[in-house]
Amino acid sequence: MQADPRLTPTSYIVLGLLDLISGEATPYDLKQMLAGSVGNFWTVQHSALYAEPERLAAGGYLSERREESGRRRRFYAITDEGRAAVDAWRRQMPTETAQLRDPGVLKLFFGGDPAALAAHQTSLHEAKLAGYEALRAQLADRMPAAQLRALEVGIAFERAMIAIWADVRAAG
Amino acid sequence: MQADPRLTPTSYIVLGLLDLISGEATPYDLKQMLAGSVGNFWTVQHSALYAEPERLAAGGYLSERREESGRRRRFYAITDEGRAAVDAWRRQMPTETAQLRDPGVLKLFFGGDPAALAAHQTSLHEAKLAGYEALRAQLADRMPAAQLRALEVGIAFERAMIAIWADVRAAG
DNA sequence: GGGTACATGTAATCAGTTACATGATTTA
DNA sequence: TAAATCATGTAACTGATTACATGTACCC
Repeated sequence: MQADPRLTPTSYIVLGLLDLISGEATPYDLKQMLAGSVGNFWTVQHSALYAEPERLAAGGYLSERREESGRRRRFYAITDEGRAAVDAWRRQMPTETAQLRDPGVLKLFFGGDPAALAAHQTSLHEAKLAGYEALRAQLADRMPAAQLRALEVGIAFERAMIAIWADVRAAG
Repeated sequence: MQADPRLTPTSYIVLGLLDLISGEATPYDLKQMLAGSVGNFWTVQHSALYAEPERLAAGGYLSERREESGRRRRFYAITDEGRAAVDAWRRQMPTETAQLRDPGVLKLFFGGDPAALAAHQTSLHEAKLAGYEALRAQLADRMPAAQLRALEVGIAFERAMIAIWADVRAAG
């Protein structure tokens, strides 16, 4: 209900996750949800999962409940206002596409050894791809359609990058 | 010569550009060089091009010369130490691959409308692709091999993203 | 000679990262 | 019960972004 703190991607990740479960979660729960889902293609530091919900609660997007005893853990849940915010965000088209902010490509641009970079980046992407595919094999059926779609995009992306680096190597 | 300020990708972009030209450049010159080259796939704010060289000069990676009269513009050039740093960086393999930090995919994950997102992202990527291809057509021959390689990667990346979004749309 | 676009810079803010710290739970 | 690992959190820093501000040159 305060003046709105600006909402960043991190904000929407927190809001989005809490919207999905429509229940309470601690920062640690959020961390768990992140791993193996959004976290695959959009890193969020665990400390951000403590700071961000606090900001969001201050803005009225989340409600906060704190344990009385013991650890005094914080539980967050999304409010109507929060849900409205995610909804609006979901509907609004992004103004930007993904930037290829690839450290490997940066080195390539500035004269790094193409063959070495290609070999190295390929193996990293292959590992990532394997992870995605394992994930899909394991819980494709239990996964909401939206998330599955995003996972497919992740898989396609890794495949594309592998192909791209193969070309770099081939072109010598 | 100081305790080293940590070198970030931005640092290496500045160092890399100054290494390429092996001469002096003002922050504004750097901005110009960036546009239409690295800037295409790795955004750097113009104000960073004022702050970063200063840091780098403090660390001994750049030399700084300031105009006596008029605007008192700052001219930077890379030092031997700077050249050594880029060199080492070039040689060292990145520990990370590109993350697909795509706002569109994020929305997809959290339930954004696939068809709408696909249509929208596609047109953005197509614009980017067209820009790259124009660039290549225009100065492929005058461009150092390393930069051309990076440009090719950029082109391939845009094509891949277009294909990926086409699949999203097709899968409905 | 007034406007507009290019050029140049600084200051404040802030999100994200790093580092530090400690509490609880399991396992050997 | 000691060690290790999982869980939970805070503090400090800092790179990057935003916003502001002004100077210079060209054009009408």
